[in-house]
Amino acid sequence: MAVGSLVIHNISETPPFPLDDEKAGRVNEDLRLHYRYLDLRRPGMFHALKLRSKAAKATRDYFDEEGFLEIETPCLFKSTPEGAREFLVPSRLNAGKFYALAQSPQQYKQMLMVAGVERYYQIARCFRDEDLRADRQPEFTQIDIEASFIEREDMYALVEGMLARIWKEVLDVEIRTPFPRLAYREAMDRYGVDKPDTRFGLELVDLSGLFKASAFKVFAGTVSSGGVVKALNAKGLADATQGEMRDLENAAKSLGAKGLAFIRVTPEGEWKSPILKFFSEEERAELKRILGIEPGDLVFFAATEWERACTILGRVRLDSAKLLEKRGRLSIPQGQYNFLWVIEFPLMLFEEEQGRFVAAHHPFTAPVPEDVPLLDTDPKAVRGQHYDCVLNGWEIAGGSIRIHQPDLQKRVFEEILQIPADVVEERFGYMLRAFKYGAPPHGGIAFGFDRLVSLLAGKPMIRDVIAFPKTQKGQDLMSDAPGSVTPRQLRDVHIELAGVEDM
RNA sequence: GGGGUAGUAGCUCAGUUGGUUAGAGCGCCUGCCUGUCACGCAGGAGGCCGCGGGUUCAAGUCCCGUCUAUCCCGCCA
Repeated sequence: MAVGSLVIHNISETPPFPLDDEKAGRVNEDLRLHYRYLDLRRPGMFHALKLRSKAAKATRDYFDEEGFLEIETPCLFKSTPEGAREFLVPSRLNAGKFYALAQSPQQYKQMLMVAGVERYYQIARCFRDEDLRADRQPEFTQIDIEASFIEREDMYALVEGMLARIWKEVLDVEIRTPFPRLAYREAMDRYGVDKPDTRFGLELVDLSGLFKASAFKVFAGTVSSGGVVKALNAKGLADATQGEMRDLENAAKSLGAKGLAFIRVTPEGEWKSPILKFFSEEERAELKRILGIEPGDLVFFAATEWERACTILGRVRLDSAKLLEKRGRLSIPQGQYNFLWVIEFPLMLFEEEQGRFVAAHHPFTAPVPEDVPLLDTDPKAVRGQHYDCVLNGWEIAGGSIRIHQPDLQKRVFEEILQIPADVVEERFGYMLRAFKYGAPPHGGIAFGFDRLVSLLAGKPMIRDVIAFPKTQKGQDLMSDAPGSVTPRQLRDVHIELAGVEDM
């Protein structure tokens, strides 16, 4: 090779941190976010952007071939009474009025169904003004899907096809369809969460029957007052350190446990436990049989209301798995993708604080037809036509068949959810009207695209698959957003700041 | 709103029971060498120890407050 001429287009200053993947991966993230344009030069970050682009293209190709239309819906929407806290946008042209940034295109896409679109999808930006987490951003992206004349089975097949297509094109991995299905009740019973990671066992076991009449009052009393006794055998974790046990107990307590009872089985097979003295010989034998207890095991108990007991042990199960992985006694292979559907969710949950029912998914979810009569008599027992798609312990999508009958929707708003009629009219009047014009039965689902890509990329944080993510306080460190505005701008939008310093 | 972790050189970190001029690796600068490629050699610059108080003869180190980032709980129909 011979150089004919050399042009220096620009001279670079020394970058503030190394740009090779190995070193930069350990650099403070706030520094990387300040210089995001440099961070994105790293091969690993560029790879993630490319992967994201490929996933989006595979999605579009798939839905295009399936006859779906990609339709954009407004980001500037109106505030809705239930659901996530919204970002408010003051209206200059309408003094004192506000838009809300759409939490999702939910209501628009249902209107598209009424409009006869029949097959809609969109890779949509959504906004929620809630506190952030490693897997949450204030603005995030959904693959949003809705179709008319569709039932749950159609939706499962459609979505499985989409995921198979994405996995094939992005990773060249064949995933097995159809996905297994798990009822919400069973997911909670066996795994203690509604988004189980089924790549490993350590399943929860119900011992309520065994301890119903036990001499151990704590367990027997819980069962007789309607609670449950559940246990989890963390196989091979008997050598958990004091610190690890304390962490597990604290995790359990944070979920409402009073403590975390356990039995530690020494390598010699001796059972050690503060509660062992309360168990009869028969109970010990049954425990050993049911839980398959062997030397080296560590068994945890939770005795309280069903849901809480499940949740507590569900958390202990995940934490135990991590500890076992650390010891090399449990291995979760990279590249294993356990997709599954969680179905048969309750339609309503009773919200103690508000003293009323709230929608488990959202108020547009249709009840299972045969459960409709229960709406009046026993709302808690009504199952919704709701489905979640779960991958390796992550809820990657959720959706439902919707209510399309105006009278039923009105009933759910006013009678079940106890939203005042005038509020219903103000917020949802247009929907109820729309449904009166021959709304087709319809349903849909929405995927968290950022999470999906992070799982494809094998990255633990969605910030790593978003070009310009925000910090936990919702700031963009590169551009320094949000920032202050001039008094003139505030006047334009009819806003006065109260009690805010440093303007 | 609550709890945990972290903050020392451009970056990653060390810094003992509080004790003299705060160190290392990488990077940077200068020179030398060079078919090099995690080059090598010699030399050098670079520090409000996050910020503000306090204790003390003496604080990077102890105490209080605060800021920032992050993880979690609440929250996320």
